[in-house]
Amino acid sequence: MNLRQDVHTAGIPVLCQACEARHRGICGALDSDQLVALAKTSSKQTIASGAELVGDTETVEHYSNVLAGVVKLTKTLSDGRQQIVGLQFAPDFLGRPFKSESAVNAEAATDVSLCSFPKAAIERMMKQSPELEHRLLRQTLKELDEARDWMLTLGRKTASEKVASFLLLIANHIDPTLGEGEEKVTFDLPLTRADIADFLGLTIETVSRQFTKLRAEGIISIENNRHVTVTRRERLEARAGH
Amino acid sequence: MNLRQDVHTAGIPVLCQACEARHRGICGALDSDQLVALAKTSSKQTIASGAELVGDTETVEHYSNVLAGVVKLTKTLSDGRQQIVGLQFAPDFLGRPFKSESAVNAEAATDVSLCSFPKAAIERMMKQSPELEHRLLRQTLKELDEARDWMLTLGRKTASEKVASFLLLIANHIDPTLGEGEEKVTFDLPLTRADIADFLGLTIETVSRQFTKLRAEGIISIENNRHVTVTRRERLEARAGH
DNA sequence: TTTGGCTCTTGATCCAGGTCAATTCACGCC
DNA sequence: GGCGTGAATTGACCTGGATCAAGAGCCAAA
Repeated sequence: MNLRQDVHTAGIPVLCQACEARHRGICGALDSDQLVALAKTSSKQTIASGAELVGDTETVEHYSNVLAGVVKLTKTLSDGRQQIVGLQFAPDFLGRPFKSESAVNAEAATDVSLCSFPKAAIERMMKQSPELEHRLLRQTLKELDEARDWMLTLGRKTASEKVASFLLLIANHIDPTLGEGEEKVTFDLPLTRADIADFLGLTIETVSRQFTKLRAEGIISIENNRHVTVTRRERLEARAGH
Repeated sequence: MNLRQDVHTAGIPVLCQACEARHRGICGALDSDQLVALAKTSSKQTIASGAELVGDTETVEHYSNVLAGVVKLTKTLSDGRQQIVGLQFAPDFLGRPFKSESAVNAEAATDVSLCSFPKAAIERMMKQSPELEHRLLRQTLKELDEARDWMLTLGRKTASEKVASFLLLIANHIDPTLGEGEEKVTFDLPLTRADIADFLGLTIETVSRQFTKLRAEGIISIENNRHVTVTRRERLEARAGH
């Protein structure tokens, strides 16, 4: 078990039987009896990059915890223009309570490992356990904060600021512990250029040009199109526009 | 009591003593004993258009229900670029649970009437009453859905589509009952051109030009800069980009 | 009634980022 | 190795919306 997992499992008293692994998210709110009951109807699954998890108007009949990988939530206009409206990292929750239809598409951006439960089971437990609803509220508030942060980026930042903000967002999500201190950060981009463009409200060409510019200025370097090293973190932060 | 109020008070069994008026929002989750207790420390207040309700990093020490008017939630970059990240209409809730600092500025867009409670009192009741937390979760999910809808608009729509989407959003909020049926809708804009620009990620000039274009095409008419009549609703909807 | 200070509109110009069109690169697969 | 395919880069050009600069409408105070 590596450091990353330690962070995510801190303070979780019981094992989720279904996932055969400790994790946070909603399971943390349940007692062992509930977890055993849940395990009977839930399952750990692995989804290949690119696979669609939840269709736009499709009926959602289960909730999931993201155990590993990145899931993108997208919205699409009738003519095909697309916008990513959320990225779910482990140990985020996937699913829209109190609504059978999802307003968004969910798609695996990388290979994803999920622990999913039937909707009905979770909703039954939600009635019994206020702690479960409390966790959902906290997760939803976190997502709302993130969405609002991103609205400022979408509406008011330049392409250059958008790309810098995106790189910092990914860096922070990949490992939130490597905070202010270190100058260099290295990580793999979980998204293609097309995905990044859809996230930032730009075109792939503009994203590519901004990467080129950052490379030329010695702020980042990229290997094999995915592996990014931020060499001048403070300059990237300055560019992101505080 | 007009139709509008009926919609908002449907199914509310008890009076909120503080507001001296029935309303939904969080009060609906409380029993009469709790409402009486709450009334001792809470108050109805009227805020003039333009007044700041909550500062960016200011400590929030009370929650509020919006009884009338519109509150805008904004985020600002260090150089002054601003984005409206949410609009709160009656009977929305105002305040960020589980965090003493707000990530956004809240400002009265119109004259606003509020019913506010001390943070501590609400949080005490939240521990006792799961129903209260349930209402907060529903409101937060609603705001998240709205934020994500708006991200698609900010990231991917043209100026023309943005303005059309905005007008429809206001029309629907001012009176959600006048749904699909009617061709004409009339309402007062609760926002100035500058506010609309900050909401749409545009400049005031672009917003103004789009209004002019809509007027020229006979889709809307505007009196006194605020009073809008949508004369060709279906054409506005087509322009909003589904 | 005039004056001052708003907000809104309109026009003229500019440029960031979109569009279109080639390459070039990464990574299988034979 | 050579080849095919989809992803990424790069270049040339264009345009939607920003910017800059006047006006016009509105209202409140003198």
